[in-house]
Amino acid sequence: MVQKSKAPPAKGPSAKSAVGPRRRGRPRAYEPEVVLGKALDLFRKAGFAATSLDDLSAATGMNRPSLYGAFGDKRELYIRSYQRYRDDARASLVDIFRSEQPIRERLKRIYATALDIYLSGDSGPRGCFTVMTAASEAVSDPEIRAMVVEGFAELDKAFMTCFRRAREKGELPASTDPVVLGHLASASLHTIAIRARARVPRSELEAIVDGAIDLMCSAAIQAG
Amino acid sequence: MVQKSKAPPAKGPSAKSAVGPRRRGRPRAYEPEVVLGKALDLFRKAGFAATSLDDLSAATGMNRPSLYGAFGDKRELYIRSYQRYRDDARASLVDIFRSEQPIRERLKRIYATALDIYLSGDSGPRGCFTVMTAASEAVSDPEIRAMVVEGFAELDKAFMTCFRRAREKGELPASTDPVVLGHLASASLHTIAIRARARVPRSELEAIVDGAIDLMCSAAIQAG
DNA sequence: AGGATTAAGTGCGAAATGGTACAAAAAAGT
DNA sequence: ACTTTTTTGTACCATTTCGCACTTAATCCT
Repeated sequence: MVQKSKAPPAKGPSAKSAVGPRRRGRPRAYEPEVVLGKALDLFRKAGFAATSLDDLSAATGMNRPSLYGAFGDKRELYIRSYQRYRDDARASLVDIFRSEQPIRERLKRIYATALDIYLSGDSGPRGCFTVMTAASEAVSDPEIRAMVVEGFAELDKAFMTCFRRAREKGELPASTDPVVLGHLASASLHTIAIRARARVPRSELEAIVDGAIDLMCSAAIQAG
Repeated sequence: MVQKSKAPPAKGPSAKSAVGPRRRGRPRAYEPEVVLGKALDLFRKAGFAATSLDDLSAATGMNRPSLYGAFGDKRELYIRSYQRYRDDARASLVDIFRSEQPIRERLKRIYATALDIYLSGDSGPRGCFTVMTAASEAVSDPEIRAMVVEGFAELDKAFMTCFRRAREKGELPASTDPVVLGHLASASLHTIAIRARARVPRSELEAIVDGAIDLMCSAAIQAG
């Protein structure tokens, strides 16, 4: 008894996704990508356990059986949402990581983008999916754990590569350790993700980030 | 219908807490501190929403009404558990923070103690209460949020004081910024808490910590 | 037009959940 | 012994939750 009488099934999805050879049966009344986005919103807001299928059903407009048929059970939908989150995050960061800007500039942009992600949300900042909910589930769910660990490794490596290249280009002294700096850069991301969730104002998070960038980029400038 | 027929009410609690003038009614069959410890265990394992009153009742041996009468509703019990966690953590760290050892040594001990806390647990590492569950609740619960934010501030300040004193004692160069280092030290704590939850092995976490300590303590040693 | 195919929508049900009313039990005071 | 006080233990309730069976609707194919 969640939705009483929805609007008529929304006959024409404005844009068919990749206009395939026209599926055979009744057409979908929703766009899976949009639905996944809504689900992601909810899971980020309240985590796995506190998000009910009714919540998801209400937010997506799909009723539970449809949801179930399209994405499998709650856990599968959660995992799909997490994959979506990681894809989105990767997409918005990869260009910055690969850019040829000075290391300082790159870091600034990366953290600014991260803050955008963490602080967005209608009803309060949503933080980082990995940090806020996935890591909790990771301890008891091997599949989620694998994704989380892989995410850490990917981020560590991306930062590490940044620092290594910066060192090779002479932006950082030869004595700097890219691996250590990479971990520290990840740690800074984690700390602002957590603090963001507790509604620490953006200005304060930016101050933390600025300090960390200063330290990481000029830490061992003695040899510079 | 959670417990069928418990052992007889455990007539003699071995140690009365502070042996008051003997309360008037039926004596308690449990020790509040012990119960709170069990509750804390459960909340750390699964978070707020995924921990049911039945779980708590089963683990503590108290039935739901007693639990309710003694600690209030689920949220209150959660908050009490969190307070307990913070008290415990503070108790095991305060001496190290205040010790007169060299900064390196103090940091090593602090992180080792933190890892003990994060990695303990029968069924997998429990991580940090603040990071794993409290921060999630913080966004929607002002009281929890206040505790979380206060916890951050306390930790930042403790680290900051450490670094400031080390600088004054000449262990660190005058150019070091205790506030920035404090945030970074907190960030390192946060990152290992999260990673611990994903079952990253202790050796790996220790490597991250060692790198961070090296950087923090010798970062700007150019002036040393 | 009629069957095949795919998805949406309704409604049910078993279990779990948070919370409480009420009685039984165990102690102290009189 | 009897009352008072405090806690325990049983039973219950309303609601929520996940999941599924089954019907209805919309499209394609022949």
